Amino acid sequence: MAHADNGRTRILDSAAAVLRQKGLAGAKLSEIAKGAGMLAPSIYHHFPSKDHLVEEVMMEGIYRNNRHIMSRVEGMGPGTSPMVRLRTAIVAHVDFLLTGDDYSSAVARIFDDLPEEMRKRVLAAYSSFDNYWRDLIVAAQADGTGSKALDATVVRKFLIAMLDSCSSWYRPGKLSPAQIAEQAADLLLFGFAAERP
Amino acid sequence: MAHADNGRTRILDSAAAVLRQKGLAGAKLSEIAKGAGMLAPSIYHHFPSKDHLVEEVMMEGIYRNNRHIMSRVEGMGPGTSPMVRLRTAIVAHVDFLLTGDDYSSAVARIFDDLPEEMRKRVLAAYSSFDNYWRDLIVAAQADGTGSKALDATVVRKFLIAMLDSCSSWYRPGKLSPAQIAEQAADLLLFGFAAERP
DNA sequence: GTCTATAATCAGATAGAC
DNA sequence: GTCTATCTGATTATAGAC
Repeated sequence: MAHADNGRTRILDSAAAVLRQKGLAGAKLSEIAKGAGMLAPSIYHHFPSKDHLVEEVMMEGIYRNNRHIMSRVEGMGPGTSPMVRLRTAIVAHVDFLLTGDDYSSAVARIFDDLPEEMRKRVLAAYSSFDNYWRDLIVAAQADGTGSKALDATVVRKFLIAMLDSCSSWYRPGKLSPAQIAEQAADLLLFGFAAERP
Repeated sequence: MAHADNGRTRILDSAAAVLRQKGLAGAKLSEIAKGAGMLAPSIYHHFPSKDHLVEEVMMEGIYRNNRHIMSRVEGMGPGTSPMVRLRTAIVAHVDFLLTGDDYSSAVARIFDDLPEEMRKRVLAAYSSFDNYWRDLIVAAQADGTGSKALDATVVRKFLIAMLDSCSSWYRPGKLSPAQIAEQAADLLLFGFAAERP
């Protein structure tokens, strides 16, 4: 929450919000600048190009999501079972997206559209996060509560795609973010559980 | 397979392939034209604008996917249980995406980036398909094999997001498209099943 | 650190020959 | 039905005043 209200931070916040909502090509510098209370050319005093700005939003989004989920999971104590840890991670991820972190939502939205070179760098930063999910899944398979019939990589890809999607279709109404998060965890974890009907 | 090799069809095929791979903004008319063996301005003899071309690709993608899944499910006969029908639909959807239909993959990739007005029209065309999934889910809940604790809309959204994602991360190798499809069905359907461990 | 020009670029679209 | 040449508009980026 160390939110210095300087120009640079305002630009990043605005860029995250616009990227989340409009996608990469749809996010015009003029609109980002407007959200930061300035005009487009002023951005260049803080960032050398649109690409640099976008990349910083991506890195920040990964960092925030990563930190949020890890702190929720690690806060449970060392004795917690893999399945409970996995559930906590799923709920934390959905909750974080839906309660409005623009940075992590922007990552989910535009990652596939990033230019080749940037995507490689962002992917590298993302890999520690990816490994974290993989470890949770593998740990559940190792202790016998997660199905070994399912491929850990496939489970991780499907899981993340499913969770990331919710920021694009969720609208407040019948169900709260917390309820969506619980349904996601139920749908995935009973499916991933080793004991089958 | 009525594949008339006329210019119009070649342009549509090329557009679907490029849109699938590069996204909406990344799909340049020059590249689409190149894939159709012509130069960019020639496209305008067949389509009044890029938007019209893109919209036609979207409509065709929805139609193809729709027809493919429905024919596989309806081919099972009227006595088939809702859960088995749902499994068939899931497998058919993943299989269709991964065995390379550019049109349906293009829909999954660029739908969120479409301009507002076009997205409304495409969504309207998509709704019959959406309803088809919803009916399958609701039928399984009604006969007691699908969990009533889960919201049918949430299940549908998560399910489609999960399935659609695979065309962006799947690479031939360890697992075949058919195996990915089976894993998706297992993960989702055991999670959706009413009887819980 | 932000502004008012303005340049440079690029992609969609048009005109008209063949 | 496709081409070459060109136009238009939008958007990123720069120059230089304040």
